[in-house]
Amino acid sequence: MLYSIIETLKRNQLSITDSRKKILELFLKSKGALAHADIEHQSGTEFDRVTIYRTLQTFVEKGIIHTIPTADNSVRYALCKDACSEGHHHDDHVHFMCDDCGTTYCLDNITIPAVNLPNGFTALQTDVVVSGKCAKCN
Amino acid sequence: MLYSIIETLKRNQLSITDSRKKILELFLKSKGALAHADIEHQSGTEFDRVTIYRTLQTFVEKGIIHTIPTADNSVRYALCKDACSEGHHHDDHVHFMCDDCGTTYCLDNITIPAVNLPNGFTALQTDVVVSGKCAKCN
DNA sequence: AAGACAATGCAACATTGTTGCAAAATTTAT
DNA sequence: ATAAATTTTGCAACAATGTTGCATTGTCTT
Repeated sequence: MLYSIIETLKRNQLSITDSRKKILELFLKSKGALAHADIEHQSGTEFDRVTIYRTLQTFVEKGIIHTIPTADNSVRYALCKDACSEGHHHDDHVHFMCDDCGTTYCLDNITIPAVNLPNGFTALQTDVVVSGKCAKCN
Repeated sequence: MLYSIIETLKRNQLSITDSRKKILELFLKSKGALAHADIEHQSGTEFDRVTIYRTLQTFVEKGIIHTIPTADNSVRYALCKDACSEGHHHDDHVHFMCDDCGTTYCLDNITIPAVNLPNGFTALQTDVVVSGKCAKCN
């Protein structure tokens, strides 16, 4: 896994630093999405809060992770699929947030149904956030 | 309009106060959704920040307004249709956010397409946020 | 190994949101 | 209409979240 972490960073022309390795590792280990606070807690006092903010920002810019719009307007991040690249995210999949355990899933296999817009409106991106109970909590 | 404002407050068993009248008026005048900051600016120094927070909270609880999940995770509010009642929101419509002018629209007439979930997942609510260009900016 | 460059940590600050409590306003009862 | 009961407001204080500048440290290039 360490190999793929370093590979990912190199592929995105990012220098290999402790914080980037650690944060990327957290994403690879986590099944669901992570909030800034999750990362701050899971990495202990190892890194400065500001470093985490900047690392997340960098990862989003590079297309390594993407933000997830949530019903409660908390900011969460999840790993992008390979299709994402710098400045252009392809996160056209459904996000599911469990009301019980709070886990956020990226349902990669479910494509977003087309939405008919009124005349004059053009869509660039469509986000679908479903909330309810996940398989574990049901 | 003043009449309907007071009517709305009374119908929801809320006492008639200056801040509630003013904030409800702002929503009725506005075509799109409003963020806390919008309300703070548009009402000048008339009300305390805390009062605005509490008023918005009360309006959400009463089903007068609902929150909108946005791609940039900023909190916005919009008037509910009549179908909304205390503790139970029926905001099952598509939200559109214009990348140019920033206006957020509730597309009341467009219903949310059903989403197929994996086995074991049950949906309680589905939010759809489309971003792109609105009719004015196109 | 040294210089160029980029990332980090720290401090300071801005924004956003929450809570307790006394003062003021609204509603209810007289 | 007035007084009592109840709500709401404003203030202060605090907590959480996010941003910026800059010196120090670490990484990369040659």
